[in-house]
Amino acid sequence: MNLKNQVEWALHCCSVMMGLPQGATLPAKVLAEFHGVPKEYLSKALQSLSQQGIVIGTLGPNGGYRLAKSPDEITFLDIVEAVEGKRSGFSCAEIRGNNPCLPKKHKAGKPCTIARYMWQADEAWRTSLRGVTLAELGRQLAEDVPAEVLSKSHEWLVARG
Amino acid sequence: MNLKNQVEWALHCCSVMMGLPQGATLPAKVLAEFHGVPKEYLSKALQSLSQQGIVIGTLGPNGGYRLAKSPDEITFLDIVEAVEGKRSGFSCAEIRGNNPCLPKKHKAGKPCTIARYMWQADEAWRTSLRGVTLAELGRQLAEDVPAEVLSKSHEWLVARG
DNA sequence: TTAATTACGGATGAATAATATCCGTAATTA
DNA sequence: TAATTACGGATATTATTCATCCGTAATTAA
Ligand code: SF4
Ligand code: SF4
Repeated sequence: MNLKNQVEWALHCCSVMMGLPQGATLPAKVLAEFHGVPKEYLSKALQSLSQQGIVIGTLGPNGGYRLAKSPDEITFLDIVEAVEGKRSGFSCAEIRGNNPCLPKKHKAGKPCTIARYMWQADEAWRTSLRGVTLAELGRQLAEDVPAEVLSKSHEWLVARG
Repeated sequence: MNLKNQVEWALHCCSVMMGLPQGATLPAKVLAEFHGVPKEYLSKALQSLSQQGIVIGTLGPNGGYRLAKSPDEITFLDIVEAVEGKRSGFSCAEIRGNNPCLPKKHKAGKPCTIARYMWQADEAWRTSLRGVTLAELGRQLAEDVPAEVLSKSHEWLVARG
């Protein structure tokens, strides 16, 4: 029961794209080098973000990625679901159907009680993630990370984008 | 990002053990047959429940499993964590440490901002599961499942325990 | 006492999913 | 025209889940 490591990568990438000047982009190559992760594999995550309309990828020299929306319109849930998918972590194999005492007609009942509670917890997880925007992450990072590290990182990235 | 299928099995097993007469037990073999799942593998889940003090396994003929506590003292979270473990679904590889602009001293900072939000969502999931007891599941099942199916299943199980 | 039954736990194999790389295509820019 | 970049398909590698097998110890009934 582990989220893919691409989730962490995608969140970090969105985080740094947030600090970009209007219209500027960051190529996958630079994002990969900055985070110390394999470029080809990170690209898959970035393409997922692109398909979901969270980032925009532009081709050619000086191309790369930038956020598609304002940071306060992008939630953690958007990013997580883009790379991890929208299926619940609990998948029901309908083993109640194997009950030897079950009459045939019972087949078309509503979803099982157990599954409903599990999906309810899943929804609580999603609700929590939906409550955190990139903008809020930015404010919190400004508190948590030394200003010098932030500005140096910003320079480093802009110089290569 | 999927829970193991043993989670579903364990929840179902606890559910049927709840209806047992005082002191009676159900062997893994019977639980496996009732749910249509492999006995050897289901045993692993039952042993996990046993280790966590949720059920009690007794040896010998007429042995088997029974709940170790009252149904209103057992939550979904207890059962899920017993078979799935207590680690968060989000595991942080500390990729921020690869930032080329990072001074050495920064190493021993507090957990990253991103990870904190992810763990917060994980905690929301656990809180939701912690709020559902076996007793409540039993009441809900009584509403959802036809009385005839419940009583037939009960007979079937007791006859073999 | 003996034989059957049961939980328990270690070892091992099979199937599936996550991780990672490779490469060809199309778009864009200098 | 040549270099750069996103994009997507194919493939290989590794980790995890799923499942089985088997020996041990405890308990019970005959
Ligand atoms: S009873 Fe619920 S959890 Fe179990 S198999 Fe059916 S739907 Fe799934
Ligand atoms: S910043 Fe957070 S999510 Fe990113 S590597 Fe560090 S701890 Fe993990």
